[in-house]
Amino acid sequence: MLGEKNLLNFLRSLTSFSEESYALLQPALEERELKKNDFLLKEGEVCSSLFYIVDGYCKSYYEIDGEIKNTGFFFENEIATNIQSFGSGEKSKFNIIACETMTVVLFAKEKLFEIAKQSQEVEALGRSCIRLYATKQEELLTVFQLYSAQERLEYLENKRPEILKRVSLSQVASFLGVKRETLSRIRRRRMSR
Amino acid sequence: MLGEKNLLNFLRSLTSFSEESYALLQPALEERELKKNDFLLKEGEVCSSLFYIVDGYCKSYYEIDGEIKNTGFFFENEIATNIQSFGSGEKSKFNIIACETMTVVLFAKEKLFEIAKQSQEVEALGRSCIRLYATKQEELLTVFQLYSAQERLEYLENKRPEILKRVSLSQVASFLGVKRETLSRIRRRRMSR
DNA sequence: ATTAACCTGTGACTATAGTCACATAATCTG
DNA sequence: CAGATTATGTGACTATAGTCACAGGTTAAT
Repeated sequence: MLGEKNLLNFLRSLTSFSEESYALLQPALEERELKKNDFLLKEGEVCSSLFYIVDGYCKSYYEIDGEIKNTGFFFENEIATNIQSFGSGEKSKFNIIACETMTVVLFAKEKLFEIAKQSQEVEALGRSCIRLYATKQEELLTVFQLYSAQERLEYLENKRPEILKRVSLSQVASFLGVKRETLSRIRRRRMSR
Repeated sequence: MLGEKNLLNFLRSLTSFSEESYALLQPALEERELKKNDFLLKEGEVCSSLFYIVDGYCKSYYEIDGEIKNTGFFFENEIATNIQSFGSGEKSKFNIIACETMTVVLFAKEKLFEIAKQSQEVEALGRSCIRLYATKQEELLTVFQLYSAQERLEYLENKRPEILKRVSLSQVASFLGVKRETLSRIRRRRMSR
């Protein structure tokens, strides 16, 4: 499989994970190619997969009164999903869409749960995924609760430089919760200092 | 124990939970009284407990350049903790402090983990707690990513009315990320419509 | 009951961000 | 490569939020 080596390394970065567990996991996995603007998840659907990203990137967003508000970007070697919908079986409130051609490895929920019942390691992996996701979301929440637009940009520069390298200014502005004109002016102010 | 009935009901609202599991859980539990301004958790400490709130309420906050920024309020029949620190063993970046006299039931991490190894139900409870917490944090994140100050106030009115009933305007303002003067003016604007 | 501490509302001014309009630059597509 | 589309930068103006100052109200403690 294309992303095999990376995927095993990624899983091992979360929790101890043996070759045997990896073999056990195979039936839950499926490699998939996506074109730009293909949906990984649509609002109103139930999220029944985790997507491990082998290549390309995607974003999560809400559409409110016709306006698109980005809420996250997901790159190579990360998991994209909606944990709330995945965990609870409720409908997703947001979309996830490919921003480029992508290669992903899909973890099918039902099969994953079956395997977790048989394997302590796969079960622990699930918990680690949730905890990792919750930690990231919590960090992002404090960024929005505590920081101004300019400080939020600085957070991206320091902690998520990948976003600024690969995502257009207007898309980043939507993510940071400011208008693109404002973000452009913040950058200008910072240049002149 | 004072909060016994409520606690069992609370646990059962998360996951199926038998009397036997509850008995098994007892050694991890400790009831504790707190006075106003007692700390449940201090910045720099590792969070080694979950606090189930029997009576009273508390808040989580950061102190940045001498200014206090509230990030959450926790009331009766809820769990207060820092999942990130509790899960990872890292130092907490924020404080949790009693806003009134409180009665809490403390879940000791080490003992809880021991018991979880022996009991499927206790283990499932742990996962439910994390998922519930992650879901709440994610919802709050979207409120801050998507909504204006006025819309954030409306979110509190609709989804978290308890906060507005029991917490002072200036404390709520700090939580919503606006100055108390601004929140006062938003309220006035809304009154006159 | 009286002082002190805290909370709330409001005016006047400043600072920051949004809106609208337009010019130019970069990228995509046939 | 040419036209179309998308992205960015900027000016002028408006709207929203922050700052500072102060007054009156509420609450708590001795």
